[in-house]
Amino acid sequence: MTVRIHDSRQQAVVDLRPLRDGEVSMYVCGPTVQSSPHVGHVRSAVAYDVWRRWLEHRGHRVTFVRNVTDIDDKVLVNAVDEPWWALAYRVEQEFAAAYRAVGVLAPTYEPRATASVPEMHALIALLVERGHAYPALDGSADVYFDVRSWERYGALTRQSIDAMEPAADADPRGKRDPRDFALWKARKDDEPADASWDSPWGQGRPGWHIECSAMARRYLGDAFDIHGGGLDLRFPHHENELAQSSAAGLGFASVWSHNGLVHVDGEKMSKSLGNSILAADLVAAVRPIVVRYFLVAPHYRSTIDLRTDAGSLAGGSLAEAEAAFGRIEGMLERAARAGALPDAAVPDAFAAAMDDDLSTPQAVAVLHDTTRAANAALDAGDTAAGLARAGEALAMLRVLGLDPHDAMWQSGASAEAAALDSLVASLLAERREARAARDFAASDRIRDALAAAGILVEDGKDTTTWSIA
RNA sequence: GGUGGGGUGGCCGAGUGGUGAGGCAGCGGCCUGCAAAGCCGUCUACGCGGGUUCGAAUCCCGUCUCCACCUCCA
Repeated sequence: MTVRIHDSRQQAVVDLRPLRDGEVSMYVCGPTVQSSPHVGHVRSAVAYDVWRRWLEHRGHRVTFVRNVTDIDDKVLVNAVDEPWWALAYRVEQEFAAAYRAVGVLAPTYEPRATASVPEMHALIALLVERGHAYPALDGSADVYFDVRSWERYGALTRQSIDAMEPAADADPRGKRDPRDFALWKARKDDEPADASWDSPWGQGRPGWHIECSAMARRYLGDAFDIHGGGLDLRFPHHENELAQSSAAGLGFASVWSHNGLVHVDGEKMSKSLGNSILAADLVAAVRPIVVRYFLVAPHYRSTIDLRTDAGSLAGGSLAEAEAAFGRIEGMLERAARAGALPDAAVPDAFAAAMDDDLSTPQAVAVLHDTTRAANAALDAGDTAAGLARAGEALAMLRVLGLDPHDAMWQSGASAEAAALDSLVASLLAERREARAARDFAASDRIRDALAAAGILVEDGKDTTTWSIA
């Protein structure tokens, strides 16, 4: 079956028709490394990570590029106590850690903007040559894209130039039209010398949009399959990318995909509201795999509202996610105690949902149905059926990047864990003897003591399990 | 003003014409020494007003309302 994907340009879900059979090329806009990653960044990365995993599951070889914008106005502004490149690298590592924490696979290529300046120059020169870009009229080294010269400008977001709100506070400088955007920005006197590069138009640095066009071309070719990014990048960033690449004569992206944003308690996250949830705080509040489950369960194009419990991340949405995902994990553990989980294919209903524009809500519903079926079979003593269902659940979890036993979730077995394991085991042995002797007072005393230490004891039919609550 | 996306049960979150996905929470039951977990059952829906249809959350008209983006130096 064909994978279907929503294309923002056509405003429709379309069949994905890769340019080369068996291969899919994806370019996803990565972060501007100016400040720490927040939940919105992580959400976007997870969304395209799931896309990538599903496409690979469907047999495509995926070339996945996610850039790092390491030179930008905000990078320069935020670098107060350190060189701009030190800030950029430090933040880039924070992003890498955040992505890794929630199981986002490393991209095939992860280019930094500063490493592709010559490619940007080539693209800008091509645009100037074709009459779609011009050096600033004020004699600075700025180079602008001429939006009036490109009749299809606004195609991605269906806006006409004349209907666009005039940018009242925009400094027109040497622009022909206030809506023209910078491809190359002249170095300003107060900017560090090492933040500028020579160019045919003078010293300066890249405009925001040109980097992505240049890097996508460099790593994926003049035309590629999917361009992804956050919904907030649709305009102006992606509109401008589309305009400049098309005007340069490149095929560029076949499909434009945008993931929804994350709100907190019903409000947009923003620095002025002071409600930004940093990735680091998120994975400190709940287990990273639960964060991923929370981000994967809703559809990737819908807004996710992260509800806190009076500001506490451990309550609200994430607590619900913990409960829901914990049930699946509990089933897997229970099944594993009953026998080895067979390798299984994902159920057809799951595959159909994923094929349909990555409908993870329905796919996750299949996962829950399967979990219930596995538990029911195990309750009924039908171990074979229970293990079969558990195997299917595991197959689904693997595709979603949610296999609890995957090495990426292991924080590393510690000496403390081993010591705890041994202590609890000996207490449970004592309790087992007390129960056998029907000394329930002693038995409950042990269970209560463990509970006071945050350890939940659960008696199964033949076995007793424990977990840290 | 322009462009786009929403308003579904206590909460979250799917669903574009036909016996009300899924999750969280609640209630009842089974199981259990008691629990917990699990299973079974169960209560709350489709912003509002019209219309089309045998039948609408789903289509049409109107209306209210929320949100995002509208050029980087915000």
